[in-house]
Amino acid sequence: MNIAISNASDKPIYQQLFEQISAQILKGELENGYCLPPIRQAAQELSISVITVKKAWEALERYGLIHTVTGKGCFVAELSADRKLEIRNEMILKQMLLDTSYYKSFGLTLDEAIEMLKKVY
Amino acid sequence: MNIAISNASDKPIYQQLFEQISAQILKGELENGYCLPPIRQAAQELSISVITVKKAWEALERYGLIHTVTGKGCFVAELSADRKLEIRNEMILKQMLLDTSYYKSFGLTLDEAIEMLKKVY
DNA sequence: ATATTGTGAATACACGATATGCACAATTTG
DNA sequence: CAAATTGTGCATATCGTGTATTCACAATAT
Repeated sequence: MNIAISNASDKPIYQQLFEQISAQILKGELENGYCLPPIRQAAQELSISVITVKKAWEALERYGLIHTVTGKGCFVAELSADRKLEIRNEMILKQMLLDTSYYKSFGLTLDEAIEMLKKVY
Repeated sequence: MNIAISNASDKPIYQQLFEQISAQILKGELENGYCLPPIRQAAQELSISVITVKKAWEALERYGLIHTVTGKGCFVAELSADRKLEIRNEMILKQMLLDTSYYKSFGLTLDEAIEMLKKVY
């Protein structure tokens, strides 16, 4: 597990965990079928609670990124590259919808948004 | 005051207030020197607490959008159109920096981001 | 059988957001 | 000057979320 948890972040720990793991899965850094570490072990390694790990794993499962088997462990789902791309874009689009509503509230136009995007990217 | 507060929103009330008022000021919908309603009255109209209004007003003051005088009230600052545009862009860029870090964590390229932006805008 | 792993419930604590009430300071108004 | 208005500050309380700890249970592997 290559995870960086920050207590300084404004995002809750389980959210950070979810985002980082899901990105790793969708980028193919974690292979299909890969067995995630047991929640107790992950919790200990990251110095966080089991519940927090569980919450992140649940979110991963809701998106179909992993499947869990009691007594065995949690495994990265068998997903095609195309399907992974779909899920990635769904996630990003969903977030972008929220982000742009903020921009729009200031009367920012699409062209202005693109200009700014180029500047910060 | 034309404000819509939603308890369903994930954003805290004072944040919603701040965003809406600042957008109105920066878009020129509230003229320079305009006197905002007394915090007690605003609180009553919106059915929220005085503290919550205060918190939003404080944020507005930190950005130089209003100035407060004890005993008199809170007034929209005297800002040129150029300065307003500057502040608006500062605010949006600041947020966009956070937003794009999320996109980048999925390996999204600038071109892909622009394409998606066009789709959702 | 025993160990491992996930699940679930109970309890507790911290923090932020929010609400209420009261007292104080500065300004305006009569 | 006195009263009303307005912003400020503090104390207290409530509520929800995030987090941690612990224990018991279920399913699987050895």
